Amino acid sequence: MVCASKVFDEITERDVVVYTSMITGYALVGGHITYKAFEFARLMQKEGIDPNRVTMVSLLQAAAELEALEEGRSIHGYAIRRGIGCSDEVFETSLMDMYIKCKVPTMAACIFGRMKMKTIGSWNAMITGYLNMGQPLEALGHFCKMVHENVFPDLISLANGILCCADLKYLQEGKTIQGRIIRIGYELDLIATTALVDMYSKCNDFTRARKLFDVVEKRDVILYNVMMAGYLQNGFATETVDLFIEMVGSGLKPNLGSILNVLSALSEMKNVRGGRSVHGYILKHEFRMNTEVANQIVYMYARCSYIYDARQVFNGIRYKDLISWTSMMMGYIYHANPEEAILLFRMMKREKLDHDSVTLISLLQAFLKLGHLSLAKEVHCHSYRTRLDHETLVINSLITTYAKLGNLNMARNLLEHTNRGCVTSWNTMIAAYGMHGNCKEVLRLFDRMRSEMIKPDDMTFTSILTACSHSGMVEEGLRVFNCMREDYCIIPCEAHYGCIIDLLSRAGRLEEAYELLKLLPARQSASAMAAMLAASRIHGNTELGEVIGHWLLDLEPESPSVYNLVSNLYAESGKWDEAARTRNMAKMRGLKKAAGYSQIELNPRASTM
DNA sequence: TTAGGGTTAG
Repeated sequence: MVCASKVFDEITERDVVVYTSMITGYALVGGHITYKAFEFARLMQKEGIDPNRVTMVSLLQAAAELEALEEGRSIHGYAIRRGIGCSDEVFETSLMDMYIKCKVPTMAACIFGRMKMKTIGSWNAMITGYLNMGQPLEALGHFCKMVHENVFPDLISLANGILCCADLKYLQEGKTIQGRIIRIGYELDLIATTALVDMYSKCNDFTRARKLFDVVEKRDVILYNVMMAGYLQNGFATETVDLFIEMVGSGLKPNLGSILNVLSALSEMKNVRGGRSVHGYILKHEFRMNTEVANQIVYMYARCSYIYDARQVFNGIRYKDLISWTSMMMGYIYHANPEEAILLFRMMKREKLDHDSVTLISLLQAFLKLGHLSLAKEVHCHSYRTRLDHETLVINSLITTYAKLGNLNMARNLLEHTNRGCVTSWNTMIAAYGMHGNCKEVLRLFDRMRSEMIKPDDMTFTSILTACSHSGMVEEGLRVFNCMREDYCIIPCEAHYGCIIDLLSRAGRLEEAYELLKLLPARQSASAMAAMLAASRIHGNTELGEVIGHWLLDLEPESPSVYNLVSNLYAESGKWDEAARTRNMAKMRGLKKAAGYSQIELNPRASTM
């Protein structure tokens, strides 16, 4: 645009085409600089040159880019007064797009409704408009209406349809649209492929997403970002980072999305070294450190237990948003400083920032850690006032908080009267009864679930099996374990096997537990091994205990509790030298078991809300 | 010289 400006300055007699070229240029550039398009329009007006429809379309595009509603409205008004753009589908589509980007969908819908010739472009503008406003159902509705009216779709509209399905997690419908692309014979371009990769990863068909990604020869940053997000959603943090490294290695410059993805993955992995490198990369490459990026860095440091660094970055954020405050609060809660989290909440309120359900849940966790039942009740009342009391996450968090603070009746009331249709709330209540050792109530609740036709998921079974093993209800536990596969087609995972191994070994059925243990992959059975080791000691089976102890020491050489368990086993059987040797090994490695503590509510501070 | 398509946190 610099060269274009120079040429423009050299022209002495400027006409509408010259001005329009400059305006179009700035409208296409995007970003903040787009405002220059309006400067040229004013200059043009001063010289007494009238804009034509091309000028108007470009100005509308600039207004859309800058989300400048007032400018957009005045262009609309001018067009009506001068009779420009009537029955012109390109102009009307630009007008619709401007209203959509300025978040006035009603005006856009009104213009769209009155359009005599609805072109494929105008349909697409409406569909993407709703998608960008976070209304995928409305967007899909328009897509279906378009198909119903026999408008022949182009690749853009089909890709839009796929994006609707991605946001709604409608796998079957997405596949149907993909089938239509194949039937028509469109060749997938980069953007349509990206939409498909996004749809498949959001619908948990990760293998298919990766296959599509692999066949693309010339990938761009967005395709990489979508694939990285797919890895993240499917729990593959290491692979996300590998893909980021591959992308940078291939010469592509990461953008905001890539940075957010890789930081999120490093937080999952608690990899502070990697996190610091990315932080350094951002500073070194003068990447714009906006609130979004800073929030993710705060979260990364907090997850990696580097709370001081997290606070430093947090303090440096100029425009802190809700996520900045919540991330920092969560950091303090993870790291045993709930008081500071509550203090931050108060500071946030002083800044007149409104909280949402996630902030409220964090606050509940802080009160839970401090054992403040009365303040937790206050949060509950507040959730009524702010209408957050119907959100599943809030309800489940309240159920857990009440249960952990000893008020099981309140917890049960919440389940019965607010969220009876939601499996996660049942799971929370089942886990709560399990926590209190009330296995009979756990099993009764499971029966109720069946009679109310609530389909249990894998978490339901983990909680039930844990409760059974802690209460010694072996037969019941085995019965539930067997019905998982038979009645609900849920294949038991490591967690379930771990529970059953724990259940059997606590009951002294060590041989059966050992047989099951051998079925598990070593890496994922550490907790089951620890349970068996403890049980071997209690039931006096030192021989088996020693075998498992050695496996466990190989598997988790940095865990102080493993050394404790093994040394206690030796001590119990009179092998004092071995016991001392094991303790020494832990000492040499500088491992020390953290002391446990309990807390009771004494004098909660004054109201926080 | 003119319109419509892909990723994004707690």
